[in-house]
Amino acid sequence: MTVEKDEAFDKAADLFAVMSTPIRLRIISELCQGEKNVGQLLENIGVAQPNMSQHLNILFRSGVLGKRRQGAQVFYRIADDTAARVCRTVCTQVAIGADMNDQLNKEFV
Amino acid sequence: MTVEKDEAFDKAADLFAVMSTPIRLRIISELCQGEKNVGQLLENIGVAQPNMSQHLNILFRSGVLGKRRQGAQVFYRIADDTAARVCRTVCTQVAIGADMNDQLNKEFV
DNA sequence: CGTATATATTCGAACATCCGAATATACGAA
DNA sequence: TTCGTATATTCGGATGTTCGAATATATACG
Repeated sequence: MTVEKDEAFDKAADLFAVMSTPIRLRIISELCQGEKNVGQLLENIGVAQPNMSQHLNILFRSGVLGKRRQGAQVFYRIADDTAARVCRTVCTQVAIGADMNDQLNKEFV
Repeated sequence: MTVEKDEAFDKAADLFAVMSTPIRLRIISELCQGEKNVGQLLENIGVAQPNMSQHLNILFRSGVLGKRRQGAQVFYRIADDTAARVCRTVCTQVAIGADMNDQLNKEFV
């Protein structure tokens, strides 16, 4: 019972780590609009190509993204809808002033 | 428009980073049952006391937790319900075999 | 006051992460 | 095969994170 829980925490922590950089969140956000190849992602996200490749690989290995080769190009897509949903939820929640109440709520020591 | 989005990605990435270690997810999980002091958290989570204190401080500074001093003890509680919800969602999703389809979905190159 | 308990802080080492630069591989076209 | 484009990999340094150990602070009690 605690074992499965611990495993869940481990896996969840790994997923959160994957989503802990703005660039990877941008990539996920872009791909929520549909499949894109690396060049298209590079147009919209300000990051060097090898760097992009590394981030894509991290997202792919973690299962968040899938990929498909078509000629010389590689198209990436969302493979884990849960991750994408969580990403979208948190980003919008954070974009809204979800912190206003926290100012009061945080500490009343 | 892209500016606010970028800020949202930055903040969201920070939040994900805060939730990217199993210990901190365990702490959040414990506190979802209600307010607890450090000693109580130490009983249930296998981590050294100074280490616990550091993790609690990270969670506090990020706004996920609030705290309250009562005598010699300090009680922590969830201060950001969104974070707790996201934590719970992902942990349960991950605990269920949310990866079964991924095996097929991931790559068909 | 001094002592005990509860919690926090500091320091350093081990380890991981991110990036830029250089290079490598894969594919299509000629 | 050679060339050009698309993408991936490797390496190094800078930076950050986590932990254990030691120490510091805060509060309650005699």
